[in-house]
Amino acid sequence: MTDPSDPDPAPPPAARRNGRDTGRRLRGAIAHRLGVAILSGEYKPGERIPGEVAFAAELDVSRSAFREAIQVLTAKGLVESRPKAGTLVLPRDRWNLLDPDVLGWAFTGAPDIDFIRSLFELRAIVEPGAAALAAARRDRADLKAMRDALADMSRHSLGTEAGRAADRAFHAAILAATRNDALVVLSASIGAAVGWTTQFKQRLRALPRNPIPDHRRVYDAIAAGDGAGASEAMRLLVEQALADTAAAVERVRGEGA
Amino acid sequence: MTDPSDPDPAPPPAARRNGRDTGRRLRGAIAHRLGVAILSGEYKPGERIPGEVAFAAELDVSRSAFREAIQVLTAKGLVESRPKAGTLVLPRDRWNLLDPDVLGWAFTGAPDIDFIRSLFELRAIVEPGAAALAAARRDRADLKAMRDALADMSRHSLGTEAGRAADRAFHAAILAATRNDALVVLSASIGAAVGWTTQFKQRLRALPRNPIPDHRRVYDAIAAGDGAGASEAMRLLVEQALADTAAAVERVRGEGA
DNA sequence: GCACGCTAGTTGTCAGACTAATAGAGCCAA
DNA sequence: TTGGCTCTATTAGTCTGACAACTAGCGTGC
Repeated sequence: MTDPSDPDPAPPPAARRNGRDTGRRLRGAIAHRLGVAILSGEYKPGERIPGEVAFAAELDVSRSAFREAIQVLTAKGLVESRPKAGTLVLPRDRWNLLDPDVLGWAFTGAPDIDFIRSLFELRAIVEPGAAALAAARRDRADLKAMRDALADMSRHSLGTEAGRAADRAFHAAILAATRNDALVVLSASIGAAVGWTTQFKQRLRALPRNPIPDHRRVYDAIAAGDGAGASEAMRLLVEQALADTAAAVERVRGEGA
Repeated sequence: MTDPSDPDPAPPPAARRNGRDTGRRLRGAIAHRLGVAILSGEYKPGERIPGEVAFAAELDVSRSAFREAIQVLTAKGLVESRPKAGTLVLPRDRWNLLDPDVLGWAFTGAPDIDFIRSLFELRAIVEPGAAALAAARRDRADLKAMRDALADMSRHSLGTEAGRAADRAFHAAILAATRNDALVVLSASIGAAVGWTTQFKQRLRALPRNPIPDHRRVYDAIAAGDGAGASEAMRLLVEQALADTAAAVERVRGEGA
């Protein structure tokens, strides 16, 4: 059931050419590189990116590979190209910030604290609502999936990959119980992004809290069919996660600059 | 302030080649065509798409143009290609259903009633939360934008493009007042999709309700800084919109099959 | 029955030429 | 001066054909 293609933390594929290979295919590497550059503000909205021929030559790749990378960025709303005008970075509100890749790029560089806050606010809005829906629609199989995930969470700490996977599984089970595709997709994106921040917190050894009781309360309310209770319990859970992350970010600021 | 590039209802650009041009660039037309085919179930998850050379020849386009279209679909999570294996349609839960283009493709064919319900549920969760945030953070400029949009709405019916634009402007103003990028992007997507359904309702002359009072209540609560009230007023608004759309869809079913 | 290597088929990348769109300069007229 | 028009240089868009890289699936040998 584990999907080996997604969360690969770059095993040593031995960068194929001159060291410029961030993973996956060549065009993927280029897209990744440009995406990170844009997300980190190296290319600002309105600015022009060097012309195809020049840039492709500079990166030492063919024009077609470079163009395919640009298509990817275009598909995600980051840039737009027109003949004679070149390709320029679109204003931030045209970016598909909820695209999993874009989120990943956003968290590759130094994560913007305001953006993290935005994500948690969104999560604080969506997940309680989802929990309420789940309380109304869950069946026995859904509840079992949640229980299993919960059990895994108590076996492994959030410091381990297994623990984080269990956490994700718990939330995914709730989402699945809503019978709502849009919610599933959205929360999958947010969940992945939040996963980055969890890793982030973990890196700082700033996770003193035991997450089990909070999760347990959510489960109990859903199992009881108590929508309002599930919503409220989930609200508390997300709130505390935000507080923990904010604290971690604060510490980084203190250490860093 | 009007964006001429997005909502173009295909002015007669005189299909350039043999009639196979859904608009925009060549690769865009191909991507659109394939995207609609996938969203409508013509190609099902797990199925293989004909090989590049064969398909490109069949469409009478070069392989590069075809490949760039495939990159777009890949970027949106619809397909995945690997050497020797070909390119195959990914399972539905990997699709970026909230991508504006994907949403557009989904509504090009016969909209799936369950998916519409999902979107409205998501909207019913997100927009009240957004309204509450807006009530806490709005400044004078935000309130003015909402008032202006409201005034435009009462001048033009929702049957006119101007009226729909005003409606969108009202919701956009609320989103902007939340100071939350993720919310803005998400609701822009949903809003566009909901726009399709509004047009849909309109096509059926099924909009007897006067939307102004509902919107007015939302504005008043936000202006008063009443988060709970704004949330509740918005909840009612979305609920009624869903009811109207559901009725319209019902009527289609009755007439259609 | 299982592991390993081979091969053919498919995508990935490259190179160079030509086409099409258009931003912006420059010109002309009111 | 100002406004609009044309014209051109520049840039992305498309095409072609070749070769490289990857790998699914088959075959072979243990």
